[in-house]
Amino acid sequence: METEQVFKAVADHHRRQLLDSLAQANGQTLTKLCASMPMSRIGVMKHLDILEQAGLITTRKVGREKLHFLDPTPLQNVDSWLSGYRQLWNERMDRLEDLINRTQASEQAKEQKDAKA
Amino acid sequence: METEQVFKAVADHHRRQLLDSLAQANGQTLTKLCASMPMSRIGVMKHLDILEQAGLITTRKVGREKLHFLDPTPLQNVDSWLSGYRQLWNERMDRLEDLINRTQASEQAKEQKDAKA
DNA sequence: TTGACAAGTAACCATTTAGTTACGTATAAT
DNA sequence: ATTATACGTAACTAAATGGTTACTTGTCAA
Repeated sequence: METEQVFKAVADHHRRQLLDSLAQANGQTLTKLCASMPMSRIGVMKHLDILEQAGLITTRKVGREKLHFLDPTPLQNVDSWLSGYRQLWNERMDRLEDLINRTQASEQAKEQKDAKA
Repeated sequence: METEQVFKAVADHHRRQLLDSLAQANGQTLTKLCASMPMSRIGVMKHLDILEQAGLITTRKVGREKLHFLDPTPLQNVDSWLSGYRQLWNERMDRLEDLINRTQASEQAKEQKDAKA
């Protein structure tokens, strides 16, 4: 039930950008975060709210400013869903490599045959 | 630019469910996929369209039915974005373990002191 | 060849999303 | 004490999302 929130939160590239920004400089204030965003302060606030609801950031108010801190742990939900598919695309990659190898082998055989003729 | 589509596609749990279903039995027909979905056939079709746009499934029409095949490779975009954060939560985990160890150590010290007294 | 089955298209609807402007409140600085 | 700064709330909008029903088209089977 919370997993869905995390997926949704992370589905928007503006929100990913906010997380990335915090990953580089944690504890940024709202106006600082706004600086790199192509929208109004209120727009950014709403995105931050969604990230907080998903548990991806925590906040602390100090004086008149609000600090934002990254918490990457809920991303483990995404990661664990993904892990099943990592296996799949590795298998695909293996089959592809295999195909390439066999193709090369048959081409080499053809070259040798051509050289002989 | 395509990455966003993949994130969006995967953000919906019904669509993840469809992918999971194909991961278990690849090449399913539309009506087969509908069976496990709590919505009309048209609803499922729309979800499948979105998955196809994101490159997560491919389709082949044979006779009067349409077969659906999983292609997990676009999920690598999600995975590679995530990889930066895996590092972060591992560091967090390390710090937590460290804290636990130190707490246990100090408790043991206290126990020994109590035993002596 | 007629009927059943699988899929596609069109039009519609309710809700959510992603943003805005305008105004209000609390804290810091002059 | 006043002003500027940082944030919050409310109300509104346009567009996207997630779903529906009704009808059509194509294909297999009796």
